[in-house]
Amino acid sequence: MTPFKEKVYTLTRIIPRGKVITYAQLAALAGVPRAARAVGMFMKNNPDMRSIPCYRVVASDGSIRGPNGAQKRELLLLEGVKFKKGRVDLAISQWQPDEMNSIESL
DNA sequence: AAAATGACGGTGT
DNA sequence: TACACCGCCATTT
Repeated sequence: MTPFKEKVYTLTRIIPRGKVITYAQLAALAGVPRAARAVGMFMKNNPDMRSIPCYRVVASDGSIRGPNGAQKRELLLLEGVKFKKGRVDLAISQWQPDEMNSIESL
């Protein structure tokens, strides 16, 4: 486990119910603004869906990626996340971490 | 050490 | 909205 990867997972764990975050946003919060793609890999190799809610991580346009996208969508719907034209309505559901939740407080 | 990978993202058509 | 391109990047091979 590298520090970067750990930060990403830690952040993923604190995403509130009913909210989502984008790969790029996650990368930035973890300290590497342009590593969205790498973050995608971390989610793919997610060791445990139960402890790390990777289904709350979506693409920048609100679309759901990954082979298990159907399941992710389902879980999000259960949490009350709003969808618009087949995508997550980021305007409403995107998580905006405040200072208390920022990486600095980890 | 070097090349390949992929659950990205922005841009242009 | 949908697709094709192409640059990016940490991690894996």
